[in-house]
Amino acid sequence: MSPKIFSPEEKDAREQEMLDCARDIIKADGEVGLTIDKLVKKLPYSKGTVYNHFTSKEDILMALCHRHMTQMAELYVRALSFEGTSREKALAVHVGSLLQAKAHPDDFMMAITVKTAGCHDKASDARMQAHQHIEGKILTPIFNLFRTAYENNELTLPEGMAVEQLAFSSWSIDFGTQILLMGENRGCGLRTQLIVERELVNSINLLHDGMLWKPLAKDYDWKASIQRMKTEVFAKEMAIIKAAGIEMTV
Amino acid sequence: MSPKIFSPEEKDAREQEMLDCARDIIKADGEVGLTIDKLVKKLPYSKGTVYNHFTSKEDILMALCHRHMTQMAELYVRALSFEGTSREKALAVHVGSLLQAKAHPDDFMMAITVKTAGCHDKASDARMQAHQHIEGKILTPIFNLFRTAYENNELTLPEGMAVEQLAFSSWSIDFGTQILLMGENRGCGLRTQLIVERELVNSINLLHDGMLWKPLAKDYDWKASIQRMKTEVFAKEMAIIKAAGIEMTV
DNA sequence: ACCTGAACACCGTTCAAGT
DNA sequence: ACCTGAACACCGTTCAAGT
Repeated sequence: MSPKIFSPEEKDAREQEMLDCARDIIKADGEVGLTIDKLVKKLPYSKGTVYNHFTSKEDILMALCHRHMTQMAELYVRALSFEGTSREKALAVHVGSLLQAKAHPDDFMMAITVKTAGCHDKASDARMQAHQHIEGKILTPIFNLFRTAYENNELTLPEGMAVEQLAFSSWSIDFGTQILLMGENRGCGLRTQLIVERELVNSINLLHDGMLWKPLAKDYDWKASIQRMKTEVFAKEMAIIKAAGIEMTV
Repeated sequence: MSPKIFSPEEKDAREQEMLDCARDIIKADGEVGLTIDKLVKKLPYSKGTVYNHFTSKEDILMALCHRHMTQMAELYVRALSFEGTSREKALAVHVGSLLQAKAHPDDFMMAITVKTAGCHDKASDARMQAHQHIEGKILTPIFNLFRTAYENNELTLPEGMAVEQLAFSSWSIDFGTQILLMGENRGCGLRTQLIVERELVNSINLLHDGMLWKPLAKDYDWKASIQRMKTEVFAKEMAIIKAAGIEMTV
């Protein structure tokens, strides 16, 4: 028999097929439930073929995270297209970030895993390069928002700080709030009274007030803005959340 | 032979011995390097005896995390004893948090692992209860600081927010900053110009300014305060950091 | 050139056998 | 009553054998 030769398109299609399967397993059995044996059993390929596409299990997780980040980049562009002040656009980014995490909790957990564990070491170099590229794609439009707001005198830059650092502050409080309140915080004592949607918005409002980003939180109806965001730019995410029956308080 | 019976003190001493050993392995080989086989080989006990003290590997990690949290509680009390305004005390808490993480990076990583993975499910119930207890011990004095500052009109509470929520905002940005910038951020593109010490202080200053916590960042010399904290309340941590040759920029 | 799956090394957990 | 370690189940990775 003449050996079959695959085109790059065929290879990529198969890779996507494998990733789809991995995603399904994680959705069903959680991240720890993802096993190469299980993956291969569900796939019309052998272990060797899977390892021909990915250098390790972590490489698979990285590739899945890569997809997730691409989705986030698209979501943030949508958030920034929200009709409103620069501060409202910034708020929209965080509301979008939260809705995405609510709609796809597994993806959010995966983003943490990839940051935490020794995934960086075990993933292929090509995969890591792709990550840097997509991270830039995510951050650049956000940096631009902060820069424009600064140039228009809508926010104040503390001495010694750059706009990138302001944007990073927002990113930190967003990520920190979601990690601390997402997932299994069932009855963890003092945290029961905290609701992720409310705390995230509160924290972002405080932080942006600290930047003197006009209008200050007390000077505009940000609750109304959020409602408008949900229908005007995040209808897709809201539909998924509603369909999944996830509670929402904001 | 008459079977040996151990007193609770002996049992606890042995448990601490096991935890010390686990801590050493993690310090040497990282968190993934911790193996029951390795642990038992280094210990004068068998696998069965280890499993008599801990329900699972995750239970061991939880117990280690428990120790770490106890240390944090003690450190925060020290931070709050810093001579200064309420805002300076709050800043001291975060400076302490950072110095602790710098001095004991493994402990910090472990705190994340425990929050991320399915540790909650596999740890024993007793262990989980102990966690709630120690978490309360950590947070209560911090809540009190915020409450006192509020009662003294040193900070402004946005309408609809409680002091606990303000404290939680600070916790979130602290945790988020450290996760995003600690560990393997080697050359990750846009993050290279970000330094964890600087960003954490900048972010906390912005957030506390948003609370209108007097004195505002621009109205006092917080850099001098930080220097004073290092010598007056965090000498121990600074010594460890210096001894380990870890770079510090603040 | 590419795929296959048996084989390997390793790891967490258990439990029948000991004392 | 408590300890022991062989045995088990499982999992990521490799690679000689195939086509």
